[in-house]
Amino acid sequence: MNRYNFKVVEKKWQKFWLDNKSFKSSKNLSKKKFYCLEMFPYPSGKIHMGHVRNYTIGDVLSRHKILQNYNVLHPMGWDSFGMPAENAARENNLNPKDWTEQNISTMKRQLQNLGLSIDWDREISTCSEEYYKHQQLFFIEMYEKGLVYRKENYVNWDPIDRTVLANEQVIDGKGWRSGAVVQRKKLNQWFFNISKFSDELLKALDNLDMWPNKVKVMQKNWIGKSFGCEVDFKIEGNSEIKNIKCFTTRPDTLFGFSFLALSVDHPLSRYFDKDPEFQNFKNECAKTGTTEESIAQGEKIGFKTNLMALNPFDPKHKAPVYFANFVLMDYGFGAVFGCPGHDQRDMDFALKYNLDIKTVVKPENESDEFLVGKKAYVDGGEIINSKFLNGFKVPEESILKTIEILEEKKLGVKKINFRLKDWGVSRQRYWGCPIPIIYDEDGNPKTVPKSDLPVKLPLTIKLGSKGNPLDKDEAWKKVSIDGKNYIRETDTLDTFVDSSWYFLRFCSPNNNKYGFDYDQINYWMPVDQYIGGVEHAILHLLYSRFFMRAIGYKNNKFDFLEPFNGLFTQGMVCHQTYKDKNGAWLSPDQVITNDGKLYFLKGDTDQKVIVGPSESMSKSKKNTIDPENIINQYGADAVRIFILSDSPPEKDVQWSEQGMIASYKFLQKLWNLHENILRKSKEKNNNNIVEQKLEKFVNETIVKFNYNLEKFNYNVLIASLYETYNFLSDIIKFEIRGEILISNYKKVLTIISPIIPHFTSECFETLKCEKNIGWPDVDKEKIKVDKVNFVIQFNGKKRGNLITKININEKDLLKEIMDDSNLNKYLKDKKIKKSFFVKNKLINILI
RNA sequence: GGGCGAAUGGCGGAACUGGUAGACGCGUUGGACUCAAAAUCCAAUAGUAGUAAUACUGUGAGAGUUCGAUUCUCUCUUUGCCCA
Repeated sequence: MNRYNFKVVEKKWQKFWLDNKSFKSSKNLSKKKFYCLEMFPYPSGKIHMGHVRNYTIGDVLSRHKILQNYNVLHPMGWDSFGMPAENAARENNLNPKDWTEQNISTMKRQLQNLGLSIDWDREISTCSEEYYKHQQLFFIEMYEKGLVYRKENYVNWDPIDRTVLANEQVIDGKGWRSGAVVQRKKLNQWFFNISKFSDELLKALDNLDMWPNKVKVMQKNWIGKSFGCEVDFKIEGNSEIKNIKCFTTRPDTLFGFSFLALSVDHPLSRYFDKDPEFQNFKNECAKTGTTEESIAQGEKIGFKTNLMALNPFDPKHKAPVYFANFVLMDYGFGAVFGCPGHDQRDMDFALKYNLDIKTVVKPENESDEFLVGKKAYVDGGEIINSKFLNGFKVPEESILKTIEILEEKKLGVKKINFRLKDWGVSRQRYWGCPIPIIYDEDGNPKTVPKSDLPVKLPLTIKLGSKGNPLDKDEAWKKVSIDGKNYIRETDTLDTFVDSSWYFLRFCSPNNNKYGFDYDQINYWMPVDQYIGGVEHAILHLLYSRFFMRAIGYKNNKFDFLEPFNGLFTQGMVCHQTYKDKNGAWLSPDQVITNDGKLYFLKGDTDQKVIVGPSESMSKSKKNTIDPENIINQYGADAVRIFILSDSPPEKDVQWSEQGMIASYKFLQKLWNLHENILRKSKEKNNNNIVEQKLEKFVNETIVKFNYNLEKFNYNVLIASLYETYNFLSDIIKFEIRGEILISNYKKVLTIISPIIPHFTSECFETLKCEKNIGWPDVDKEKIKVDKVNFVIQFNGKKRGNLITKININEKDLLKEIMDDSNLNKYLKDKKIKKSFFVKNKLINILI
């Protein structure tokens, strides 16, 4: 018996697939298509286990669809602009381009070692001029359509990376990459007008049936449509300031009003700028980040003005005006009224500054004397202490009815507010797509003439110090057009822009003139199945959805609107964490164990290792496993089996060396089985019962595979792979005709080939037969049985099984039960009160 | 605090629209082979009682609907993720 040599076999097939361009998609656009896309990687250096999982899931799907005779598009590319390249280049005195290209070539080789069914002819890289030049044209087109604008804005400034961060890049008030405490800084920025599409992006979510619900909910919350009203407060105590406009979602609590809070960026702040105390206060506020999270968690502080605001419903009811750090200028009008009784944030503020706390909502079962304590009452109930609002049910009628009254009295206007802000795309970074804008001598921006595109990134650049190198490259910055001098925009685009349309580029990656061909994208798009990490559930997906609408805006050439028809978000790959006695992280290969319970330091078995919880693999915790080592050791097919086997793909999976070894051993067993089957292939003796059993099993397995493939139950798929092995190795012990065995075996090899493609290709070759027999149909005749196993219950308890003929009726079944010595004892001296009969399955007899 | 999930043997996890709970894998135990070990193969493996057939208990806790609930409803506990 030969051992299965994965090293030889896998290399051989990988070469074959590449040489023959086996996964090149067909140009025949009349064929039914399937676009299978995994989120493309950032070329950080090496692939990690998360990639292995992501791309294995996609590959199983893609190969399955190929066998089902779809024209499959399964491309791969590189999200290759971004800060790590620039940082790495700085640290090692390299060129970011060289660093990136080196990483791409390493990772490409690693992906090819996984045996992925990629059409490598469509490979793209976002940092190549061939890619970003089209992006610059999109930018200009969007500018022309009024979807791009420039404004001065407070930004999250990362003092270490010296760059602007998006809100979502700020975690706990710190930069997501550098960990530095984020500051507020005012800069001129370019913005995409994503908020123009807020309502549409929200509504269209309802039609995305093949998206996980949780992702849709997350996007819904992110867009954050709130329904409220703007209210005008009259102001006392100042000759210039007559009134302040507020936005509120709770106008029904107006009688609980006890202060008005303004953002420090509110236009009225100019009246206070001379006051040094106000300046101090502003500086304090600058220390808090601009994220909602940091505001919610941070201490609420305020600056009291001499102004008094009047309740629009009751001018005798006055309350002080504060500037407060928890009010954002870009929410509503940068002004809110505080009702401490029914909003916890307002409550915190009121307690700190000793302000009135009025109760204007009571729970349903409480009396009108109900009073809130130090905890705001935010649930529903009924309005009290509010004159003509009293008695309104909260919230179902109170808000709407109050707005009606406000509108009637011309004190306010109904308004819809979105949480989604416009997308700031400027980054003070070198390694990104240059923004195709130039400024004349007066500083007025205009777009670079289309004929002058692309604006190329200069490739020789000094990265020595901090800050943006483009800004220091005087030669690059200066440009002369038609005899006039201009200065280039030195900011580059957020890399989320690069990934907002790459799925379009894959459809026609060689189009030199434009980012895509309409006939190609209208054939291939939308992506039928998009697969990636849930960490991109909000931004990348939302930006891509926006981008489609932006380039499709005032353009009727698109047959589709949503880029991703199906979405699947896979879980992370986790591993135990280890620390030494000093609390320093240890990597798995520094650690040794004999029994899986006690762990010691390798080379020093007196030193116990502290085993921490299993967490997602990360370099900082050193709990990573390098896929390349694992593939070299066990082979790609074995890795593919393991990465799919232990958990459902949408949940986290725990890396286990033992599980990995089991998959490896399984392939060897499967190879032995294969050789045994080959040996039996000439056999002429037949045994009808065995053959029927085989055909029944194989067809049932096809049914199972079909079901579990469709549902992404890939872990169950692996279980049926094991079951198939167990069954086949059992059945070949019996007499069976070779041709029957082989024809069924081919079906088995076909359906398992998406999981272990190298192995099955080799099997097909040794069978000396046409490889692609196509995805097998289920032969329902073969699954039919004439006997069924009935479950017999008495009073709901299972008391036995009865094998009997199929489609037996209740009466005959009862007769058989009476005749069965194991079962009739339960009926002795008893009367059947009632029985429940489930055809071909079960009977429950009540006695 | 709000929203959305999850909870099943020692472990990861199966169970189609309510119908045999624990598939499959890991681990563990016993056995075969071996001078021995590894590898491989065979068998057992939810718990309790029993030599056994078998019986009882069991899907986070408690109630409910039902002939029958891991599955549906309600309450609670723990936990994950997202938003605050």
